Amino acid sequence: MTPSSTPPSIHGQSAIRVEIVVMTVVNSDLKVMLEKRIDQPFSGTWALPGDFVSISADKNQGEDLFTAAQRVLKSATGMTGTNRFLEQIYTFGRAGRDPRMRVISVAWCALVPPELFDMQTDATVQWFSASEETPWIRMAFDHAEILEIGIQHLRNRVDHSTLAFELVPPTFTVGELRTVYDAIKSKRYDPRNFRRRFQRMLTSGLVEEASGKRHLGKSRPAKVWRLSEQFNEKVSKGS
Amino acid sequence: MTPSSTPPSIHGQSAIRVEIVVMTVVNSDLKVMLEKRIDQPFSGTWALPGDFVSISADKNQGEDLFTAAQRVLKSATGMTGTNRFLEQIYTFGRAGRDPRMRVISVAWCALVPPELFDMQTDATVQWFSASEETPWIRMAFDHAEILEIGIQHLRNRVDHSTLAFELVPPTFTVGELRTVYDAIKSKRYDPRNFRRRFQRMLTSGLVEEASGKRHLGKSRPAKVWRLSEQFNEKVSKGS
DNA sequence: CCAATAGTGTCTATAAGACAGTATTTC
DNA sequence: GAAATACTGTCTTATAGACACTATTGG
Repeated sequence: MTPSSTPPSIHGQSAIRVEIVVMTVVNSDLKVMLEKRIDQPFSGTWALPGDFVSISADKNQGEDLFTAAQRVLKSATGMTGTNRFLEQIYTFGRAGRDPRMRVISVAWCALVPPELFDMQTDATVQWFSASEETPWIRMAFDHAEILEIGIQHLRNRVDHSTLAFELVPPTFTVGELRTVYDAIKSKRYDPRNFRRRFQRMLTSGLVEEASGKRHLGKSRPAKVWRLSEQFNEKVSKGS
Repeated sequence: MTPSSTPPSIHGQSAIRVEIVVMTVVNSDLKVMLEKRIDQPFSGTWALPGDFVSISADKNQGEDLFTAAQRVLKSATGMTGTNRFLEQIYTFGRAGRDPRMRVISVAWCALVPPELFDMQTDATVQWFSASEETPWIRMAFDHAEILEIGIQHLRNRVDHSTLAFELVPPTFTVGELRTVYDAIKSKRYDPRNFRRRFQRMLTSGLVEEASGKRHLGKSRPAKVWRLSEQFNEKVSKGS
């Protein structure tokens, strides 16, 4: 091997995209945001939010991948401020995956608060239930595969990170937190066993008691908690 | 968002590379293969094996990322046949990471049998101990970061895959397998506790007894085992 | 006999799953 | 009182770590 010694120009260049699997949890249902394509190819099918990465020939070379992912996420959700959970998951670069030209897509996984679910729904932007509807949607390019890996990434990470707290209000009850776990893992955690798990979050200092109580339905009011200040920081990493 | 509707040409294009973190275990020591750069930039420093991905403007669009990774791996190791462990780990695309031009590097993690360690060592190709020497090597570009993430990937995966069996002979003793785990995790597993873990591999059908015994040093001969046929297949996935 | 590894077994701690029962609210 | 959720607790199982002991080889 001759590392990096060959002039790159003879190898050709490729367009670079970022595609974001934007997810949230509403009513214990994991939702994913998709956009309807209007142009060819795959006109009329659903696609992940995404865009080409700006690349320039001058000295600054264009925008970072992470910056591009943030930009697309803000544009798709209308959110201001930086998102706390935006992680790179995989890069898709098979030849022919875009019929027009060679395209490399760096896929990302993002979580947004459930409030967005109510706001953002029209003819071109729609939220789909990840567990049930997703397999039946006709999707553009290889986005069905990307979506699958994005959901898988979320399921693998939820047990070893604080990402679940991105999907509950700043103060929350044990039941609300469990509901988020239920939705992501697509199973019903036993409320009694989950509470034991929550107890360990408490003794380890991950969560702390908040003031007041909350009662949602027709049942006993529950204590409210919050993520401890020291953990209440951003978790993402760029590239 | 306008999904994929904008003509890509105005966004510019980038060179695409694959970089491989090639690792093996020799004498309970995790080793990584590096190549010495001769050309500028970073002349004289060490770099991961890698190359530009061939991209063409015609209909076939060039080679797949996975194919490129396989090609680089074969070229760097001189191995024939397809490698069983070659997994994509992360994509590095920060602007300015290559001073010459914009380059996106898709990083991969590969395991090769220990025999290669003896063969491949000269002025330009060298194996370094991952646990001790690595922090002290002057590396090209952001390859130190890529290497770090590659080692981390291996450590995370070894407990939930059959990857350790890539680094022992076709038939092996419990001690030989434990030695591989020791090297990858950079800790000493208790031989008695590890044997219990091995027992579970046995009862679950992951490994099975082979004929004969083996004794390496000056001690009691040990039973030999093999990975069960049903698991003895390739594990990698392309993109 | 000594050194070294193979192989068997015990005790403890942690975490997850199944499940019993009481407490407090709305209707 | 009925329904629903909050909260406390028990029993069992799986896994990992610390550690004691015997077995078989080479020197």
